[in-house]
Amino acid sequence: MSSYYKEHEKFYVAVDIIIFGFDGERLNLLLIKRNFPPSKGKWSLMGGFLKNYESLDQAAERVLYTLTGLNNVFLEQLQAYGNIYRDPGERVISIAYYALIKIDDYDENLLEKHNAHWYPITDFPSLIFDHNNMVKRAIARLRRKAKTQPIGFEMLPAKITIPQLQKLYEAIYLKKFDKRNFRKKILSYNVLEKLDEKEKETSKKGAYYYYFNERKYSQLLENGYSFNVNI
Amino acid sequence: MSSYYKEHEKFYVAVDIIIFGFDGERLNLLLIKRNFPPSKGKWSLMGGFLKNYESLDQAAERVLYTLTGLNNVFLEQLQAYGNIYRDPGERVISIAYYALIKIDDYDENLLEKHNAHWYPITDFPSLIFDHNNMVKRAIARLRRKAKTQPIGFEMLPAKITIPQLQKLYEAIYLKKFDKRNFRKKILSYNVLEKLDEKEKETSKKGAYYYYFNERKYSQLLENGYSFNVNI
DNA sequence: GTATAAAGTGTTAAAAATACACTAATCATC
DNA sequence: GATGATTAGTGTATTTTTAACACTTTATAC
Repeated sequence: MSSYYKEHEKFYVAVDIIIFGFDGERLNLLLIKRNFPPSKGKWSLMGGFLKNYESLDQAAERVLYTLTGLNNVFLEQLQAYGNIYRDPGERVISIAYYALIKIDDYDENLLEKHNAHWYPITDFPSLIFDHNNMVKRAIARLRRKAKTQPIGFEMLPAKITIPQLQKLYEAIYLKKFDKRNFRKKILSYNVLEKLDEKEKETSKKGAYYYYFNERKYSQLLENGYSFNVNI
Repeated sequence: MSSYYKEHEKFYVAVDIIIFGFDGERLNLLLIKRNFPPSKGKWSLMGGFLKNYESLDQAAERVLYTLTGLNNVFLEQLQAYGNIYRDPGERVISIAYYALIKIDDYDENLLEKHNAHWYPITDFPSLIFDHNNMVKRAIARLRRKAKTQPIGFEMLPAKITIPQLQKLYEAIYLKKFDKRNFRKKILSYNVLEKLDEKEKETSKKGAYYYYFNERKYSQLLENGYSFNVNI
């Protein structure tokens, strides 16, 4: 088209994705053991190069889809990483994204194909390049956001019990909360509707299921909320 | 060096900077009227292309220095913008940064050379490309950050009065605060040390100067704080 | 000496966060 | 069918934080 910029340099641009999932007990990261160079055999985030025909957000969606088979999940840009030697192979500007997924939704075959594994955020292998930094920042962002927006729900099915939800928040903040205060606070947002059904796998007594009301949740998201249970 | 990535496409990468300054009354943006194509004659953020020999952060510092002659100021990455047609000339990935500067510090000649002007955040000309979005996000970020970190101080000299500080916060949030509650809250952080000197230009009585204690400020930054005066 | 203009000061009420301990339901077992 | 074990579920009192609110002080200009 035009050539205003032709004296300037061009760069490889990639996206890397920090994928979070909750298994009922711990918050986990989806990592891949690279079976391709450079740094073959080492652990890293899932990533991919930006293509001409897609936006950054689309590239992130594509990369996430390639690994998990998932679409329409929570995916948000973290920030750009652009140190000169961050990739020892060649200079690459990487835009980091983080995703929140329901851990049972992914496509098993795709994960195997990419050599991907879940690791708890408290204990995962050291990653290539600046990926450790990316993860650190993503966790900080998730913790910050979970205080003001109910994004924790993105990692859970629509039907949940309150003890499950509390475990998720405890896994995010690596901290125990008082269950009376937690329940009080969560219910005060009026996004959960109690069902007659009980979940009976994790306890004999069984915990009531609550249904997660999308519409009220969207309202909360727009207006912002303040989740502050002893955090 | 290597050639792992040679099948991938390369892109122009630029940085654009949202520059905030406080004039004692209003929060302002430093904008430039482009005297070069494309979109010559239109208003935009100050920007520049990334070069091979610099990181993204360094590019942002260089661009800020080119326009203002300033170094060592608060400069933080906002996010990357990568829609395909965001720049109608050619595809450019832009990394937006925002800077907080002391409005009297800049180099007058440089500003003139670049055709730059200060505009209040409440009333500035429409900008090219996606720069309006960038500004919107930068203001939101500034408001969020100013609640949990005392970054407002970055736009003020080391010696300030409390009414000045309050005006800054009112300019950021476009909202009046109760001066008793404001003073109480600010002083409770113990980052301000009262001096014997008074500022007497804006009032007959004069307001005591306070000295801004860098060391205690750094501690606050690390531990996080909560600024919540009626916001 | 009086009018003016901004600085400075304290208390009370309301809301939110925090701390804390017992009962209820069900299953497994003896 | 009584008992023990395990997790769910509930209410109140205390402390802390936020919010609302009005008068006095100081210096200058006239």
